[in-house]
Amino acid sequence: MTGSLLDPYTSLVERLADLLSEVTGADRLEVWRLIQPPPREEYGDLGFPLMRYARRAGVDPSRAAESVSEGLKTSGFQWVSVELAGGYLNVKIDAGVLASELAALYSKGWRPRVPGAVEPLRVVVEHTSANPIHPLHMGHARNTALGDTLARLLKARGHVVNTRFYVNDAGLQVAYLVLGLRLAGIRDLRREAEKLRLKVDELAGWVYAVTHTSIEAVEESRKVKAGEGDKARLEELAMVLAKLRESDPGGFFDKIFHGIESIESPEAAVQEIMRRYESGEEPERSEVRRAAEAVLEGFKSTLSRLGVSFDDWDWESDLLWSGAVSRILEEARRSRYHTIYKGAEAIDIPKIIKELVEPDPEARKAFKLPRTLEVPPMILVRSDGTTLYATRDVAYTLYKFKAFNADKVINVVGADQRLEQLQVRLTLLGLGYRREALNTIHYDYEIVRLPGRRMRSRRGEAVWLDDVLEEAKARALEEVRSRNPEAPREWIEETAEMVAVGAVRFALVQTSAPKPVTIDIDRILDLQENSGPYLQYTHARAAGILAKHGPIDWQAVDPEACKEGGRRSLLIKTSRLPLVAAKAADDLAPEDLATYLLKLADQFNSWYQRDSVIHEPDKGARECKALIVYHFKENLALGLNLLGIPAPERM
RNA sequence: GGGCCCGUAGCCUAGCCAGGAUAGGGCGCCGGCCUUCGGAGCCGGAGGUCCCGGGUUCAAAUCCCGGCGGGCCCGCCA
Repeated sequence: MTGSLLDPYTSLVERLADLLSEVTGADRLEVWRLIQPPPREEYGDLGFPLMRYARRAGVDPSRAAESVSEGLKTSGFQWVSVELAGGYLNVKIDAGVLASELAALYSKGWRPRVPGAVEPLRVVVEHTSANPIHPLHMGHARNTALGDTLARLLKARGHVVNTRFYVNDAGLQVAYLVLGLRLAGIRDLRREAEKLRLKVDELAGWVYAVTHTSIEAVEESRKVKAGEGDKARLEELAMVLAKLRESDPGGFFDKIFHGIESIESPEAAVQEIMRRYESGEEPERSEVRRAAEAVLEGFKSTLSRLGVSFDDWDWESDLLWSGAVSRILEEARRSRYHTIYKGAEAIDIPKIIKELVEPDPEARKAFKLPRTLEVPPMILVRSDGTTLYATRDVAYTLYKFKAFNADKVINVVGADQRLEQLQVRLTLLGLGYRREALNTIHYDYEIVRLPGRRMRSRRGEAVWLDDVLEEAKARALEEVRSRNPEAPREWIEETAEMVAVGAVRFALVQTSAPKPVTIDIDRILDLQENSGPYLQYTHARAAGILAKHGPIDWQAVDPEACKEGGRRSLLIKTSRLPLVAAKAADDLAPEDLATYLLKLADQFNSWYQRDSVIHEPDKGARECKALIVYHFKENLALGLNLLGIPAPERM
């Protein structure tokens, strides 16, 4: 079963963690995380701050080092040496042995893999969850790229992962779309889009923007006539409408706009659609569903380009119709934290904090509450009795735990929804769902901005993901074609698509999640260093070298030749990938993997330039170099796959 | 007003959680490398008050306190 074997480097680190944990009595995971390459290569290949831990455990550091050294020897790691220096336990690897062992593995068709977590969990990752009213924009794309990469990392780490998309069909937004479709006379969104040769979500987005903006404009203009409106705002809206009218795909604009003008209270009409939908009345029930489903079709086609799919699609309305939301409401009413706030039914969050979080160290840690933050009560229902988003989210979070029998639920949601997410988790705690509350993670990331302004998709002001992908593909196409003039059309097309996906996905995960990101299309589409295509190119280059070299004679790899500085360094650096990925999974930090891959590719590129593989006259050395290239390519491919980036053999 | 996040060369970014040696990359700029495995590359150069001020420490980009700047949140919106 070579498929489940770890590479020797990763096994070494795992064994080292066992031994260090035994010797110091420290937590194995904590120890494992701290085993890292020292700042300088001459110190060794791996280091651990043993002094700190030995002292804490009351053990003599040099004795501890000795016992670790013996432990390694007896478990088959005779090829490493251990020394204590500057408070650190440093480990030096015999690169020759590492190379031989890798050659033996690869000769049997083995492939690198991420070491499994000690405790595999069942994890739900909910991400993207865009309103089904317009195409996915670059804001959603960051969510998608982060969420999908997290799911891939967690899976690779041995967790059982379930990805879910939450369809927000019980909000006013879809009602706007439905009203617009009615006025435009569009019965079947999908067929209409087909007829107009538009993507279905694109057509929906236009209708939605026109409807929403028209309503705003009509309401504002009525106010102005009554002498209390904002004229500047009205003018701005008129300009937006003029632009939308220009992009009218099929003579719908006037129908929608005048239709809205003729309605006494358009906002009330929208609310009425929603009210009827929530209570499951026809025709709204099928109208809303059909519209939302059509838009989701559009999402799916965009997402599949990015290699993203979902295990489950959850409809907010199903939570209402199944009674899950009313059950939560009942529980809330029976709870001792039920209260009245501003005249509405609410959950007394401050009381939950005081009674359930502050005395509970585990909860305090999980919630990381600021010292003086006063989280307001969470209102459960409107005075008209309908539920609010947050209430439904409480029901949904519980549903996710139940539906997948999950140990952990990760919600990839923008940082702007921090307070709401906190309220939801605290409400769960208050209702007695402590395990769920403590194991719900709000994976927050800073939202994407356009240069100088926020995206306002309700006005049609957003950068659509489809457009960015198309533009990326167009640029890649030009590049690929000029490099491969003789290649078949189809191949060029496929390759350009891979490059486009690589460019977009990499750009969206390389910056750490809490940093705000401003969309700069030119930067995303930059195919040079520090980019997805750079990694892909490096992969293709390694593949090219191997193709030219031909099959590797694994037995002929000369271990001594692998000890030469540049080769040794690359061999060992490459071997880190599985551990870097494992750590990125544990830390929920895809950007760490992205950063590592860039550095690794840099090192490969500068090495291969100096140390020719194919022109190496010595057979043993040549096969050693081929092994290094192969090792590099396999690991890079694994890393790219975890980021959802295709790894082309040629480009 | 309160809270959270961010602040590292002209621009973008790593390092910060677990303090330690010349703060790594990239874009752009300047100069080299196509008879040598793929130039989406390689080699070299210029460019830095790590936002500011205190504090802790033998040692601070990193930890603590106080500011400043930007963003977000504090809805019977989602």
